[in-house]
Amino acid sequence: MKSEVSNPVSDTVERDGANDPQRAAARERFIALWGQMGSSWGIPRTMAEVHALLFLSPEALNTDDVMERLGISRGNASMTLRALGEWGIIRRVHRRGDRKEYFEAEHDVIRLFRTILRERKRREFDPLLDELRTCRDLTEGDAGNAATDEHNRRLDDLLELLHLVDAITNHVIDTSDEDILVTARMMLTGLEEEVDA
Amino acid sequence: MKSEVSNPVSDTVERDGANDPQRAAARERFIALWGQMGSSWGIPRTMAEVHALLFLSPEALNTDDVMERLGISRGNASMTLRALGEWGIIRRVHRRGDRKEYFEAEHDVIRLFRTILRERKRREFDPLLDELRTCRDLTEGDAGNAATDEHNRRLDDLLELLHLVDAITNHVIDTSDEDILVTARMMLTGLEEEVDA
DNA sequence: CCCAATTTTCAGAAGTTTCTGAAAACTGCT
DNA sequence: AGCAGTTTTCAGAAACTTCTGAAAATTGGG
Repeated sequence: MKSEVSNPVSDTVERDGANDPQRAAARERFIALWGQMGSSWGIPRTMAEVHALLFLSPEALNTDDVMERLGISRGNASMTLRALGEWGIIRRVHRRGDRKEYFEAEHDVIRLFRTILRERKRREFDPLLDELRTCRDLTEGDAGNAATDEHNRRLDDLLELLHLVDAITNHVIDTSDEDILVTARMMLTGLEEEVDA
Repeated sequence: MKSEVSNPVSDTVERDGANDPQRAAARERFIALWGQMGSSWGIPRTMAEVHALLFLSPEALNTDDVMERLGISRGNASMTLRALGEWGIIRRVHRRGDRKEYFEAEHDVIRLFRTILRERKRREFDPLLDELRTCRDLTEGDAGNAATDEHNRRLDDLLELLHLVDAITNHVIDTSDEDILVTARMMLTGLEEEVDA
């Protein structure tokens, strides 16, 4: 009954019992959108697509589900699911009486946002800041030469800004889920008088 | 006197009269660092490297300078310089009595930051938000089905968060250079009592 | 401890992005 | 208008990233 090469949309409609073709179409569109966005921000398209699929899925999915729905290989699905797990934005869940592993996404978008922020900061921003400090210190002892002073001033300006970004990011990461939205809205309404919706 | 295939560091030392080898080494390191960072955020390595070179250069450079210092082709240099210009983070400058075009980077890091934020938002975030709204509206009429309601709730949560991010980003983009640092520091000090440096 | 189900790994294939270099276009001087 | 200097363009090459698929490892039940 199941065709070898299946149309992802209608196949998907069967799968989770979606008798709503609008929703199936919307899901496919969201997956494509999320994948596109990922790749413009340096995240593999497939990884973002798998995340989108799990984000919208009403139930946890296993590796075969993911392969079938997105038309990707087992190897790719395995590696991508592992990577998403390491990012902390999907969880493995076990179903009793089933040896397969199932996966479900973090559905709280605030947590999702903060987790992504924390991980990218840890992996990319923090090492950059460290190396930049090291780089700045290479010319610490050479003050006096006009060109070197200028060079140092530019790196110092950059470092100062990045330290501020670092502090703000830490603040966002460390603030409780409840407080973070309040802080954000306060920042906007307390200083200007429009929030825009 | 100028070798065909030159060591970037020593060559560079001659070029802008840097009699400071520490500075030349620091510059090479910064260029590599900035290039690496760019590529992990979806910006071509070379584009970030050209930007780093101009950011630290005490004088405006022409296309040949850039080619020579980074060891890239004329075509690549031309396209990359144009792209940086379109981003608004480097300027063309003309020198009288010289037909070549010279380029200099924005050296004010706050402006640099805001320009990058504005451009990335305009090119990547705003279209995403638009399409996401469209995507959400596909299932507007289908309320009632439990699975569809859940699907809609998830997309609404996501949209709500992204609208907030949108508002904050607009705020940062539109606030004057002088006020933005004040706002940022206030956000940190007004709410917690540590800024960390 | 064995077996079948499931997951992981990784070398090579496929796909995508970025770069080159030479030809075409442009620019402003005479 | 003609010309030398300079910049732009873009097809194909090179480099890099991601994906596949089959073999190896792992896992839990009996």
